[in-house]
Amino acid sequence: MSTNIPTTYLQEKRLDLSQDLIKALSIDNLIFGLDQNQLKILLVRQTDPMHEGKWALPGGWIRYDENLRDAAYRLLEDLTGVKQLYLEQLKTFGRVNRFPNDRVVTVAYYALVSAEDYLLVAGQTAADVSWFNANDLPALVYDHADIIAYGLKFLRHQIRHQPIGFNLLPEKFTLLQLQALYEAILNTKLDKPNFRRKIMKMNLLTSCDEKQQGVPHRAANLYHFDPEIYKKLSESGFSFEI
Amino acid sequence: MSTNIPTTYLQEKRLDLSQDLIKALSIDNLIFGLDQNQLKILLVRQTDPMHEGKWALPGGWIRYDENLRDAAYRLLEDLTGVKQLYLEQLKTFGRVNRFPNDRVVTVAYYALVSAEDYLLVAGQTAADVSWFNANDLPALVYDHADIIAYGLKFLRHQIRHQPIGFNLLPEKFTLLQLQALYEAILNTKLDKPNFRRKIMKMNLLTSCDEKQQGVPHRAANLYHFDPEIYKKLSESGFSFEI
DNA sequence: TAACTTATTGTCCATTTGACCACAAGACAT
DNA sequence: ATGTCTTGTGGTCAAATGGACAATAAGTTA
Repeated sequence: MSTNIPTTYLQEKRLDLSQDLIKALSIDNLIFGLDQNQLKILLVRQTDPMHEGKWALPGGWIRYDENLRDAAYRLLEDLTGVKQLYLEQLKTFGRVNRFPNDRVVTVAYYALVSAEDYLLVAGQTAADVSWFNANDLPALVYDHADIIAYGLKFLRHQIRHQPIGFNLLPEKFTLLQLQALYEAILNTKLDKPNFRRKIMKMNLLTSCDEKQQGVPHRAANLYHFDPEIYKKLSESGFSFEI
Repeated sequence: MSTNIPTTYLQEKRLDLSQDLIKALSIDNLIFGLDQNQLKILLVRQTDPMHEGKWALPGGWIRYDENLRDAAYRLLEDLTGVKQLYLEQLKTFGRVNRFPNDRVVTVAYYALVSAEDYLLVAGQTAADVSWFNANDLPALVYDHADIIAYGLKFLRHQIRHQPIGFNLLPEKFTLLQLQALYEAILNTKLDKPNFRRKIMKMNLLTSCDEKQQGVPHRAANLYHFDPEIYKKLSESGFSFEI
């Protein structure tokens, strides 16, 4: 077995090197965001001269005493400053030659974050980090383009079958924001009154009894998604569908 | 890093030890079968005295030059004789202490196989291998009970949203067989004429222009699932739902 | 031939969906 | 104030769908 693993894989320098790392196994985070109804992906720039100018999903090595999701949270925060989000496992990518000079399998995690979190990113960044439009991505290292392609396909499916779209919006949102989100991700046009009815009939949203602020037209009511209600409903056989 | 990995993890002895193995990473296969409308899971008996009497999902170590799915196929066939099925990745399990004495992350694959394949298993088995009723499982090693629990939850969801149930049936099947499958897995009772209509309207099945044989009543027409049709339909926005 | 089992078709009605209309509520310009 | 613009919100209506259930068809067995 060759052991010349590139020592600059992402921000490895930032890790505590006194700890053992599983060099056969890495984490990569695919973070989706929504900005102006455009689906974005969070990337960090590679510092490795071998990959000059290329970008990568924020990821790195897992520690021996660290659960996978914990590693994902740690790496994401270290690299981008993004925290307090819910990471879910996407898929594990292990094609034999996906990584140069050595066999590395990576576990990809994904999350959807709201526009409000954008601010956090710019502030605490440690590497060169940026949001990219999901259908206008820069050159990427390794098989990260494959991971993103898979993640996009997965997202478009999931968003129709699970109430995860809410995570891309602020805590309180209007029905039109929600509709625009679906239109953006599914690349369709939906009827406003019908969409409204469909969502409301699910009883997943509770009214904040508050209006939108600062809009140059009639202010819409704000709602928020209640995961507890969804939990109860899905236990009794309810199935989310858009 | 400790290196005293148990040398008897499943059928390691059967592997070609001249090849490097990634000892931090393993594969486990969760194979679902259907027998008399009962959902079954394929398990192998542990030979390791440490786990005497316990059963395990058929799995083992990945080779350095082997893609994940290829490893899954190889291990499954070596341990159980089962081959020619479609393995799909389920999830990766990596809890820190899931494996004794060392950190081992496992990539779980799953497949659904038809009753007809049962015969293959008994014949070519190399270890003690058997089908177990999904809700009456023996003691299992490591976190395999967790993997199965996750897989069952996943299966019950998937079967409603993807046309994968067909894989649990023989190539040619009747509509009542399909209905019984859904009733067994989802634990519900469905209306025969309505179920029939719903399935047929999807246009996923093509008639074999053949009748059931040897039944003590009117023979039903046989159908088979056409993955090509499904592929076309889903490209044009069709979404499978039961 | 009758009795029985499952297959298959048909019918009715409540609910849902999709297309579209109309009005309400506020912001803004005049 | 008045009108106009934009988005929010509530309706209508026909078509499609889904669930309950009756009825008939096609075989097997006694």
